[in-house]
Amino acid sequence: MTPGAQHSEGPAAQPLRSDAERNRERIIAAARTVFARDGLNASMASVAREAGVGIATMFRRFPTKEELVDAVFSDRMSAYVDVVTVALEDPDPWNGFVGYIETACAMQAADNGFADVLTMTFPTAKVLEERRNRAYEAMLVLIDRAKATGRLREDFDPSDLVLIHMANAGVVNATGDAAPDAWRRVVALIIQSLEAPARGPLPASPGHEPLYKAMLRAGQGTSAPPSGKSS
Amino acid sequence: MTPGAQHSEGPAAQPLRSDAERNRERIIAAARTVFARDGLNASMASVAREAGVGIATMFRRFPTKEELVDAVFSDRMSAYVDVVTVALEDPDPWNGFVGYIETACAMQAADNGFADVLTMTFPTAKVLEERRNRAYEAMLVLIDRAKATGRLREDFDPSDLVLIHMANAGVVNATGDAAPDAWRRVVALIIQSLEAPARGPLPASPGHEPLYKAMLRAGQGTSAPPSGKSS
DNA sequence: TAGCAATCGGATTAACCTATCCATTTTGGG
DNA sequence: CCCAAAATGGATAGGTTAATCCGATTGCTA
Repeated sequence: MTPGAQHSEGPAAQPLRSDAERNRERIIAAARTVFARDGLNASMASVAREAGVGIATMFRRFPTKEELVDAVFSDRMSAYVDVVTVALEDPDPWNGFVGYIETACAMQAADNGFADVLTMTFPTAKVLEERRNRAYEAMLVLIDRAKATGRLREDFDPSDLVLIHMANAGVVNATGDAAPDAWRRVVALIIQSLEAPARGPLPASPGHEPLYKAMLRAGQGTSAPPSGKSS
Repeated sequence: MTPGAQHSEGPAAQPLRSDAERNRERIIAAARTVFARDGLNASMASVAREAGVGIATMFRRFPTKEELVDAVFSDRMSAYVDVVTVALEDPDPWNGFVGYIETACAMQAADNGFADVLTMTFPTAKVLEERRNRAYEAMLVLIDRAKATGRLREDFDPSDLVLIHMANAGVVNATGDAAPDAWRRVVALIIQSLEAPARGPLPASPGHEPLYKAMLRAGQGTSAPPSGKSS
């Protein structure tokens, strides 16, 4: 980071004072660690503690959890985009497709926070969502190419990737350290059934909008504790 | 329920007074509703509120959340045992096996609490765990029969069923009301790859003990809020 | 180097959770 | 029908969380 760098905000919203910038970096680094270990449910306070800054500093720099999530995971999402890009360069589209799923799921297994990010959406996290969309566009191509070779079943739907990430998150969250590689077996099972020819029909895909709603709902809960649960 | 029935406690631990017994039933009914909607993370207080009883009544009758979980889900687990039993009676073992998975996953989708129960274990919930074990024994037979016909892949492991439930729980939790049938598609994918001949090898199964540890860990968290997370 | 604005961080508020205490009410046997 | 034992439920303790306030400190500029 060059001094005075503007960490991608719009029109130079005033450079931070040196100590503020230093703390900002510390917070992001701490959040990276804490989110990776505890998932997005980790408290803001625990991040502040890990960073060695006061709670107020935490909230002054990142008024909402979503802003922190954006700052922490936008570059991880960048890596995610790279994974798709690399997959697109594979001369064998099916290989690329399979490799992408395995790598992406491995990223989930390695970072509980990122596992959550892939199954939630945060409308106000601009950078993060912009990169997610970029990845999505690339994935559409990846899927088409894999279908064109005839190795990927025809009824595969882009939103199935989200479902796969949700399933994987379920395994990763439930097993944790106790069985750190269990997810590989489930993902392998799923991949094998993605290969053409299909062994049978599938129930209809839920479609984009319902899944988006689901991801939105999940994301909402990240910042706001129980609200209308009992009413 | 016959009057004076001893709800399966060991040596008749003294019959409850009529009002106490009435409240006990109310609490269980309320918990059934609340857990189904909110999962096992629902608070004891919210159950008490739903039941229309005081918090103290709640805790006097069920001193720990595990005891409440035991009371609420032992009959649902009974239904689960029945599902396996019915599956065993199917003349076509593969049909029975597939039907069992679909039905069991449907039970998860219909009850967020039960979805949690199938991926966690609660050592002190005696009745519940006893029935879980009974179901497990029956499942071993179900699996062997399905393998014997050659329709179920040879490398399928009993603990894979737990993994499937974890994956399904991930989908169910993430989608919720927004896409209530999304799980069907994922489960269908998994089932299709379980059919022999296998399309490829699978990573080694995590094995029973690690998975049990994972389920234990998950179950612990149900009653006790964050403890040593940040220290 | 002086001083003001920016920044800091602990105390605080307000909500929620599990769990316990105890004054009051209810039940049911004699 | 009476009263002791059983059961009740609100108040409360002690824990967590998100979020805000404000006196003390620090950086930077002139």
